[in-house]
Amino acid sequence: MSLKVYNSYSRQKEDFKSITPGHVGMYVCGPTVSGESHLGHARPYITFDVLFRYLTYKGYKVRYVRNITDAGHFEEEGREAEDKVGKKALLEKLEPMELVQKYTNLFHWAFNQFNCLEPSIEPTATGHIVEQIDMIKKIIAEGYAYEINGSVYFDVKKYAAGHDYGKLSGRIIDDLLSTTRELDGQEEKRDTADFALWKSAAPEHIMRWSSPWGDGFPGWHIECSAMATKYLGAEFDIHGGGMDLQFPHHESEIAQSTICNHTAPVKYWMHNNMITINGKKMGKSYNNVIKLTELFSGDHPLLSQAFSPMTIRFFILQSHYRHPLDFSNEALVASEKAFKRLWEAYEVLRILPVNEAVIDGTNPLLESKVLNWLGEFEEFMDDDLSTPKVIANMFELAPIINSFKDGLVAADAIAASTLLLLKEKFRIFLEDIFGLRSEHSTNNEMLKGVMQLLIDMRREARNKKDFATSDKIRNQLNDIGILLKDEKDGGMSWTI
RNA sequence: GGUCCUUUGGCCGAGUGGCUAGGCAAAGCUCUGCAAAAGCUUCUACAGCGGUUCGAAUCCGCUAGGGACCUCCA
Repeated sequence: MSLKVYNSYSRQKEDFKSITPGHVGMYVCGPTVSGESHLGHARPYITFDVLFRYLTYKGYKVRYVRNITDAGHFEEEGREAEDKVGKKALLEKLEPMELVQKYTNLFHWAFNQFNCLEPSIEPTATGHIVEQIDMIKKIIAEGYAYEINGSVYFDVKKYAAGHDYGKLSGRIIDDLLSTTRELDGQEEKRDTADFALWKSAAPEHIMRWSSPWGDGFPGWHIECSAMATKYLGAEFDIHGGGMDLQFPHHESEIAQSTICNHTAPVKYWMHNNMITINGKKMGKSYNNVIKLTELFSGDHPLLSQAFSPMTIRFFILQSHYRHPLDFSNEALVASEKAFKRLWEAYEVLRILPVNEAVIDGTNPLLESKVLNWLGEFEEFMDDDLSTPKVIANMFELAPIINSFKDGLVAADAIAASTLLLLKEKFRIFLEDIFGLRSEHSTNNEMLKGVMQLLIDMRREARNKKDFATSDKIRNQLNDIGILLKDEKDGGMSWTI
C-alpha cells in the first residue's frame, strides 16, 4: 500500500515517492523560543511526529529536521525593526541566550510530555549565522537581492518575472506589489513586496552579528532555507508547518532557495490547520492562548480541570490535521474519557490469552469484520494520515475486546492468528504510530503488592457479606484515584 | 478591500454522488449486595434557497453566518 499526502503546492493528494529510495528528508518549522508554547503549537509538532513515526513504520529512514528559532523574526510594522528575542529579554532582565535557553528547555519538556520523538537534527538559527550569510551572498551574486544601508532585501518583482511567486499561498503577485498599506521602514525597499534577508542592527540591539553589510541580524525567512539546505540538501521531500506560515514565510523560502540552489527546494509541502478557540485562531496576536503548562495544571479560567498530555494528543488525533479544530473544555473532557476507555480496552487486549489451537474461529462474520477493521488502519493512514478514521475503527474493536474478557464472546470465536494480529496492530498503531502511552506507571511492584492485598481483603469481606468494609476499601481507594472494578467472573481489577 | 476556506445530530468530529463513521452526553436494559466498569439498545443530522442528476451532506449557483491569510504568528 502506498502513502498519499496532500501537497499544499499542487493543492491535491499525491502519491508519496521519496527522492532517494528508502530515505525521507523532512523539515518542520520549529518554535520561536521567545515565549511559552501554547495549545496551538501542539498541533504541528504532534501531527508531524505522527508523520515521522508513520514514515518510519513504512520502512523509510527519515531525517527529521526541526529548527529552533532563537533569533530573527522581527517586529516591523509601525516601528523600527526590533529583534523580538532581544526585546523580551530586556523586559525580563535576562540575557537573550538565557531567555532562549529557558524557553527551549520548556519546549523540550512539554513535547517530551506529549511523547513526541526528538527530531534527528534540531539546529538553531544563532548557530547558523554563517550559513545564512553565505546564502545571502549567493542570492546577491545571482542578482536577486540588493543592499541598502546595511540591510539586504530580496527582489520579489525580479523573481516573480521568471518564477511562480505566490503559487504556494495562492497569492497574486500584482496584488502584493500594489499594496495600499502604508508601512514605516519600508521606504528603503525597492518594492513593498520585497522581504529582508539581512537587517542592519541599531546600536541598542543586543543580538547582532557582523556581516559583509555591517552589524545586523538575519531576516525573517532565511534561517529555514539555510538550515534545510545544509542538512537535507537543495531538494528534499517534505516541508511541514502551520498553515499560517504559507505566506510569507514558506513562499519566501521557496524563492530564496530556488535562486540559491537553482532548484525548487521541496517536493511535498504539508500544512496543518489551526486550533481555534470560540471559532477564533489561537494565537499571540489574539491574546487567547492557553499555554501548555496551564493545560497540564488546569490553571486557566476556561478550564474546569487539568488535562494530561495524552488527552491533548488524543484530542488532536481525533480530528484530521488539515481541518480546523475548535478547542473547548467540554471537547477535552470528552477526549479524556474516550482515551481512557480505548486505552483500557487495549490493556485488556494485551493480557487476553491466545489459544494457539484455535485455527479457525467459530464466528466467521465477527472474524471478517475484525480483519477488515484492522486492514483499514493502514489504508486510512495512507490516505493523508486519516487518524480520526483509524480511531473510529479502534472504537469498533474495543467492545469486542471487552466482550472477550467478559466471556460475552467465546474465546474461540476468532482464530488465534487473528487475535495475535489484533494485538499487534493495536500496539503498532496506538503506541508506535500515534505515540500514545499510559499516563500512569502501574508497573511498580510494590504498589501491585499492596493492591493485591487490598483486593484480597475486600474479597474476604464480601464473602462474609461485610459490605461496610468492602465499600470502605473501594471508596477510599477511589478517593485517592484508584478505581476498583468488579469483574464478571468474580475477580477484581484496578486502574488509576 | 483582495485572495481563499468553512457551515454536519445536545456537544465534538469523520465523510466528496447511492450502503447506520466514531466519540462524549442523555435514556432504557443486562450484570452486580450496592455502585463503578463492561456489554446491549435507542437518539439518523448535514445553514437557507434554487439547480444538475435516476439519486446530493457530497457537484454547481445565489443568500446568510463563521474563519484564515494579506503584518510577527503553529
